[in-house]
Amino acid sequence: MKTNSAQCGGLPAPAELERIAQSLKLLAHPQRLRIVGRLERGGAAPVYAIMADLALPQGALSQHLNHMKRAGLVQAERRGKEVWYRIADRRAVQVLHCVCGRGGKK
Amino acid sequence: MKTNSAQCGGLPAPAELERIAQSLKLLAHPQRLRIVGRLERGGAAPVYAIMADLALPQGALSQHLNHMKRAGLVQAERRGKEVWYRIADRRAVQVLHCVCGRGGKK
DNA sequence: TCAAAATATCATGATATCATGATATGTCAA
DNA sequence: TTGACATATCATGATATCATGATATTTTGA
Repeated sequence: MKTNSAQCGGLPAPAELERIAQSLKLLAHPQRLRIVGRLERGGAAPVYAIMADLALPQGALSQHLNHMKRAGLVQAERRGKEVWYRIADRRAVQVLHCVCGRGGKK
Repeated sequence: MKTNSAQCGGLPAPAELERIAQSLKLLAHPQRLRIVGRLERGGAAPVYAIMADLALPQGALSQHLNHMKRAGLVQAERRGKEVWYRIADRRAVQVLHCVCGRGGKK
């Protein structure tokens, strides 16, 4: 039995809650939401494709992806000169959906 | 027909996306997540009750609530000396659930 | 080995967020 | 009208995030 249920009222323990908030913070950014949308809809993609689709500056995009990778939201795989990114944590997509309309039960 | 579908790939228009990201940013904070959890589980409550349950300093709690109110996540109603808060946007709860475990379809 | 393509990292200044303690406001009862 | 209770607001310094432009790294083909 988790003894922290009383203190946290059914929510995860403080340390975990901190991690969750951190991931959520990464999603709380317009461009990063668009990146998640792009990766969901088009599947995995190399950076230059995302860059073209979303019209983001290369350095900025790379940093966004890096942050999301560190948090485990996306996953990277090198293929030759390219690096392909994909969604690694479904919760990213779920949050996007329930916050952008479809996905809410009302 | 929304002509921004092409540019935004099914996501809301930039201005709206900005607002959504802003709301998400408010949820991306451990104490505010706990506040949402408290209001969900216990229903509406006066500030002093939330303060006691979550052991948050009065000023800080008041500011958290104020920010969330401005964003439309919660709603306030004065009853005598007290001000009762309640969830105003179900998406807050949905995000909490899908990010904290229960609520995701896997 | 060199050049170019694709991506990553760094440095920096601007802005936003945070926690804290102090003070102000509003409401009710005496 | 005064006092106390409940809540809100303010001021401030510390820290985090952001966008930008410059530079570095990795990989492949010539």
